[in-house]
Amino acid sequence: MIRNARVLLDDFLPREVVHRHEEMNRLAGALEPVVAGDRPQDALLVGPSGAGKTCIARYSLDRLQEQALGVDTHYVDCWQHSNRFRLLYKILEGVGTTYDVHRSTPHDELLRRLEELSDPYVIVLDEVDQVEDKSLLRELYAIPEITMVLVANRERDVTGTLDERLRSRLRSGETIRFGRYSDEELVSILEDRVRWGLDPDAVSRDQLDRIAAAAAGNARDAISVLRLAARDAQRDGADRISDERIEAAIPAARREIRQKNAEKLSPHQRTVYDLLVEHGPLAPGDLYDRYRAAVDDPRTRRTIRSYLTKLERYNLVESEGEGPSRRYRSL
DNA sequence: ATTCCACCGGAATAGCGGGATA
DNA sequence: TATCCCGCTATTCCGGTGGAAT
Repeated sequence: MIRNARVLLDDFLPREVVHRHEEMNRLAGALEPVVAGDRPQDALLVGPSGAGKTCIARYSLDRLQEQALGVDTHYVDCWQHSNRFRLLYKILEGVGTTYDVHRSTPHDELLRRLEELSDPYVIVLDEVDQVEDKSLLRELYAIPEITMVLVANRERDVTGTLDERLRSRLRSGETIRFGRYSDEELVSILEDRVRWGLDPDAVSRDQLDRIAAAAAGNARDAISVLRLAARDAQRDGADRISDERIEAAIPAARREIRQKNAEKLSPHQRTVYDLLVEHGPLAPGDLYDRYRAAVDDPRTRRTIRSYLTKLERYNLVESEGEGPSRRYRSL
């Protein structure tokens, strides 16, 4: 039933981007000058998850790579490389100068290599709001050869933490805002994936409607649901996907992401998370008391606070309220 | 309006572990 | 093998903040 599983994966990049031509053209317009040897504009892509930001950014890099010789491009997911060293390392990977970099290489050396670039280098920094060391962004901006395409959910997550110089530099670039996909658009995206990856009658139009409605404009979620449903059907030897499988896949897709993140937690972090899952919204003090009662060698309050910001980063936990009225709850 | 308290998160610091080097 | 260096995690200290109490 599955003919090409690859097209249902998260990182699959279609040969053509649908429903995002306007955004596509603006980004291409910003980067295009580099083909003629001129200085391209930096860009900022903002919008909700699954709205096509990453897709457009990666697609544009590929196009650029085809059009221009002597232009390096690279995509970096800041989520997985949030500290200074890892991010620099990842960026250097794109120009192939990491052959002799190891942990004892001074950071300055990494930055110096970037400063010595002689060819234009266009980098996409996805989830850029996750970068811990914001001064690194400024240092990267200072390198003339580097053009940055920043990707984030909310504009203020990026601009709010930067200094004024960097902010004005960003404003002079291209800011492209993405909205959620409509249900119609999601369905047509799903139809493409079905055509490329599944047997033609494996899924009905009504079922795609259902998936689109559940995904609330998030293409990544919609595709995940389709992937899970198809995988289950395939495993059981069915030749088409039943409605039940779709319904089961909708919550399962969300659970899957959370589960993956939860597996990355240390035992102490896991305890904190489990306490929130079990006991609903908790005040920080209350949470800490319970935590201390639950483990043998408790970490300090400050450490638990760091855990909680990490849990929020992983979308496992949500906080509301400020100061003393703050409450944490599991998602 | 002012004070108070719990909480937030940055900065400096120490110990640990792993890879590189001599 | 011993040593060094660095990143990582946790700790300590502390200034800032916002809701609640006075």
